[in-house]
Amino acid sequence: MARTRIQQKNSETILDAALDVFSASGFRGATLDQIAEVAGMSKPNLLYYFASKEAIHLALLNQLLDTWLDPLRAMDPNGEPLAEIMGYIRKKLEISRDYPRESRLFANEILQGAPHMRVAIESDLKALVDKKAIVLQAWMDAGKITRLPPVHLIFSIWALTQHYADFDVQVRAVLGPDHDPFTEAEAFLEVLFRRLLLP
Amino acid sequence: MARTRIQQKNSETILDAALDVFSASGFRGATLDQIAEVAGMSKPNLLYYFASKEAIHLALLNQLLDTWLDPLRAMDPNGEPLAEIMGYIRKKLEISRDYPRESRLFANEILQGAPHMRVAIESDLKALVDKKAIVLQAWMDAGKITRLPPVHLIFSIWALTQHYADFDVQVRAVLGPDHDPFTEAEAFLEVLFRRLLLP
DNA sequence: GTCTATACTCTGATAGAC
DNA sequence: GTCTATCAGAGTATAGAC
Repeated sequence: MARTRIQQKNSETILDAALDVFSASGFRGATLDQIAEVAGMSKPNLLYYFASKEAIHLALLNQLLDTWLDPLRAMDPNGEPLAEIMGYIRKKLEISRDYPRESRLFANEILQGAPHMRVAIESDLKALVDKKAIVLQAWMDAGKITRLPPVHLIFSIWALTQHYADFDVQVRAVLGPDHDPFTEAEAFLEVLFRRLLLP
Repeated sequence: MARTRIQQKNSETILDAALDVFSASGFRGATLDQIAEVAGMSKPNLLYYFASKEAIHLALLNQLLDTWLDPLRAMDPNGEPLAEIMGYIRKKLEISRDYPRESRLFANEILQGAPHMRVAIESDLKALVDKKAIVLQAWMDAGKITRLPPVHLIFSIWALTQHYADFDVQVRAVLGPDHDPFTEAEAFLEVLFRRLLLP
């Protein structure tokens, strides 16, 4: 799929429009009409590039997982423990800020029981977390950071960073108009995790 | 609506079934057929009790907000600061454990931009958070707990507790079969917030 | 109050001209 | 490759018998 320049470009236009609509309305809530309108194409033309609505959705989910795992992969076992973890948190929060649509697409998928990503989560994601949990455990054993259940520590990073993307509407409503959620979140999470992790 | 015993009971049966389906599939993903099947009623009979699919959804959302705000309301300005906050966290986690469907219904609504609850969030929820933020600020000024942005502290409690309900599938997949997420979460969050808040 | 039958709309997907 | 027209199925809601 997607050979020529034009095809490449059109595929990307469709996927970007689909990301808009799927992330805002979920799979069932999204319609091909909406996606076509956002993409500036006709509905049959969408289906010339992708076999079905589900095929568009799957294409988005597939390219999503790697984006999702990359920052955790980058956490270096040989780096300075606190700096590595704080770097991971900062990168994860940047993703929430710069790619909120991807975050919501992922949240929608998990909320509904991960019908399409279950396998990937049980294999790739679990394997990566297990591997990094061992790194965290080693840092704890060496007295570099506070002793905590490593996997739950990772969960807490996910929960706190993704919250600012997935619950953006609520965050902004509660903070009021004169606040920048992500700037404040960065400072807050810096303090929170530094205080939590420093022995 | 819902006068007699039978009517009362049927309304509740419908709402409980609808909560099952809406929380698992979102508003558009849910169908009256599914709700009717779970409720053990015919589709037209559903519509005898509620004017429309949206009316069922709205009824659920309306009774949801109070359940959602109650634990935060219960945080007592005159109580012992750390005990009050830890009590709030424990109660919020219990709700995630005992009412995961409600948590996911709420998450779905916010994810989609809170089309039905926006007003309530901007008024009731914001007012309550503002009020409790003042209480937290006073505790900080008195040196009882660590000085932190109070509203973000509340966000962090929401994020960490709701994560275990909303991302339950992912949590269980990563932890593996021999773990009880909520028991572990309770211990983890106890340590996390005690460490964070104790001066 | 509850059911069967059905009207009507929306939406995913296809046919076929250009 | 892209469009107009259209089909087929799903799904909300209503009519009307009982």
